[in-house]
Amino acid sequence: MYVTIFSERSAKSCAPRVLEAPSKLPPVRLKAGRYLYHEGDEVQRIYRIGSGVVRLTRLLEDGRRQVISFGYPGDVVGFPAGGVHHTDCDVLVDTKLQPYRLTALRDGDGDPVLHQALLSSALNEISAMQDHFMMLGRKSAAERVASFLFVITERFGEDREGGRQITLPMCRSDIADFLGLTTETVSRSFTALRKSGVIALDGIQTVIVLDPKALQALSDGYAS
Amino acid sequence: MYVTIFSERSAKSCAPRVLEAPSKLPPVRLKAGRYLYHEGDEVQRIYRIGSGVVRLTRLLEDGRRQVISFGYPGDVVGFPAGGVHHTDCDVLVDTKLQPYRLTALRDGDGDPVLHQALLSSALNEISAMQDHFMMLGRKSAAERVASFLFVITERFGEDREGGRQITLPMCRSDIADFLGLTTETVSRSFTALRKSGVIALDGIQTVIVLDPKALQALSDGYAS
DNA sequence: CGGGTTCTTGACTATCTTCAACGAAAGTGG
DNA sequence: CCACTTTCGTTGAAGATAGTCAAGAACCCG
Repeated sequence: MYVTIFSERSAKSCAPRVLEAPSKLPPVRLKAGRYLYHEGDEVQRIYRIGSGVVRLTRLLEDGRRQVISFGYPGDVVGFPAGGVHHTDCDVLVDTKLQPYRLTALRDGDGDPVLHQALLSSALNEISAMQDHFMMLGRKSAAERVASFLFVITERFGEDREGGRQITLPMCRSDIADFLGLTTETVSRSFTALRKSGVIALDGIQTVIVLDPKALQALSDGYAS
Repeated sequence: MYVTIFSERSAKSCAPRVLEAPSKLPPVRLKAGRYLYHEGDEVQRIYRIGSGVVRLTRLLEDGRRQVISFGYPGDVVGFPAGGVHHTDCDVLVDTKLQPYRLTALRDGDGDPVLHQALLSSALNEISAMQDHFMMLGRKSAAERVASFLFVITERFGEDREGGRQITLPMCRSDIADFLGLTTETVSRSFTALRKSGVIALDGIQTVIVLDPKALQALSDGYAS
């Protein structure tokens, strides 16, 4: 899950991402906190997320961390390069995963539809990551946080009176490491959005977006 | 071409990137300054770069630009998402390209070796982009510039007495937009590297790396 | 050689980080 | 179930890094 605002065109193009193809492998269930794989592990399977949320991270020797993406239902994680995983993947919200053999990505295991679906997921991943570059390289802290909240709201928000509500399964430092910021800066951006009436907070995890248009404008860099 | 320093493991895993599979399509030659495709264009072909250098860019409405990557010989560019290109691609150095049909990515056009090679390129692209996230999200300006020069030197440097020499086909603003910096900051980082004796400059485009170890150390964040 | 672009450098500013303190929430053990 | 401890989140003040603005130097091209 990347959070740059898609253009009309790219949004449309990224639509066919979910696949419900059958598989010979039984689903995997993992509790919050468990790891699906670690960086350097040999790639055995790739996984489509059925329910729950996972987190993909990379570490630098000195402890600096980058959250590569959050995996939400419909996303596919675990694409290999050179036969090994290049991120850690752990579970934020109890998760049900559909595993696929690597051969399914390579040739479909005799199922052309599955093959196409997995390939499309990989290609959409490339496109989404390109969008995320713009965020990390060229957007301000306020724009990044607004983008993050806006995209999650669009994909997973539930209508409430007065706005759309989302539950954030990740902590502030996850958001910070995803957006290339510090927890303090993320926290201050949340506060600024709250004080300007764009969002309301109900506890730490629950965000109600009161003014989606303003949030979108902020995420594109148009100061409200 | 992404410029984060690969770990031992990932470096090894990214080795099999070049492919020399035959194709039914004739090679394409483009002069510097010409566009291979634009954002939004329907994807007709993907291309392996035989010689030359290309540049992939994305734009924000307000003019902010992100250089997504530089395409060097052996790299594959033009991976589609939803049937359209999501970047502009133009030529920095006169280029010879080997085009492939989309069907070659999907099923190999009856050539399993080609199919595997293109798929591997796409997957390696994902891994390389994940590394680049770390750069944009978590590295300082000095580390980014050092990483950039180090990786180009490793891949394309030519031995000279007293160091390894590279020719940069892109201008400072390209480097800046690739690393998420300004041209001034890139220029200052070059100057700092020159004054500390790590590199020498011979004109604007030619860099001689005098102390590769120091450059690598700087790129990993170990102050010299 | 001349004009225009690109690069470099300097001074100043803004943004984000760092450091520190405090409060709230969550986990633990009696 | 409650007190204690620990972690997480927020806020403030100070500081550092990179950006902005501006001018001059180097480079490129005709």
